[in-house]
Amino acid sequence: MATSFLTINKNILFYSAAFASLLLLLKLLETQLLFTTYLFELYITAVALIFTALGVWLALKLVQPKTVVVEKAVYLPASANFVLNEAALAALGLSHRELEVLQLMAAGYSNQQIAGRLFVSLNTIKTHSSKIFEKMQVQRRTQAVDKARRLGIVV
Amino acid sequence: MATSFLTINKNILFYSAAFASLLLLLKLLETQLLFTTYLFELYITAVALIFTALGVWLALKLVQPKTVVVEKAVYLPASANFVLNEAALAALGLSHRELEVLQLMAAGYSNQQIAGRLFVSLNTIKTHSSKIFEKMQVQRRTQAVDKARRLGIVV
DNA sequence: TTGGCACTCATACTTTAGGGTGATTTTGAT
DNA sequence: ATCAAAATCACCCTAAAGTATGAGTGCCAA
Repeated sequence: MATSFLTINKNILFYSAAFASLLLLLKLLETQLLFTTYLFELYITAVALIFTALGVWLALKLVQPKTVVVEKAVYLPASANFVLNEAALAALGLSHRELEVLQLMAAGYSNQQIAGRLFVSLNTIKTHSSKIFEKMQVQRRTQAVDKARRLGIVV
Repeated sequence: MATSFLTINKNILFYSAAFASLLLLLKLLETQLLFTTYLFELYITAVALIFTALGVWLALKLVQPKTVVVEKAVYLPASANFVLNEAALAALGLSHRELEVLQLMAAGYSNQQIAGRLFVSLNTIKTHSSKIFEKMQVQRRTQAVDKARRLGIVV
């Protein structure tokens, strides 16, 4: 709050200063006959430059900053009983369906069997598994299962 | 390559058109005595608007939206408090080499990678895995890994 | 010394998994 | 109402996994 207000004020001050400098420049130029013939062109150029800068400033200021997800360390409870690690699951961005497929993978089912269990086609399971591997940054289902177990998102 | 060049060309064309329109507007205004007194102000306003737009366009176009999302979950190391179930292992009748292969399978390695690690050929690993599946009475490596985990003969 | 077992490797073949692309439908949130 | 993500499915192709069979070597115990 306070910082943004200060920032805006600083910008206003900057722009005022720039404008004053421009006016001063114009006055100076008016006194010089040599430059009088090019006064109009100079003026336009200055205006163009200044408002280009204004546009840049506007765009950079108004475009909302991108959200940066902070790194987080998630540790499993050292106990034997399983609790789903919601944080890790959320971090991976797996959808509900993808989690289902992953769990069946971990149980040792083939894609064909998973398709049968979930009443969808083999191709659908292939699509799901591809997205799972992509999101988990692995190449094979065994890697995915191993990682999922260590993350605590699968039994 | 080709697309960016085309895009730039399109932008150049757009700006040329805008500029031509502006000149035309000026000519029109010059013919109107009524507007002549405000011609300079109008001109400046137009230039300001156009170059503000240019600034916005520049900023949005040139500033690449690099959103670096650092998402990292720390998971359990492979062996936390694991105790090998000797009895289950003996009951399965797995040989030492077969257990090695099974453990690497559980870690998510491909047959080719396992072969490289154990300095043997891919075919040898295939033979081993076939015998493993036979002894464990499973069909797939994922099933073998799952069963091995539940039996406590693998991390 | 010999038969069984573990380990190795090969060839040939079938099945499953995975990558890439594109499309449609459902659903959820604004 | 509309836009984005999720979920569904298809086709094509390559890679990996798995099956079957046979075979050579070395080791150990009967």
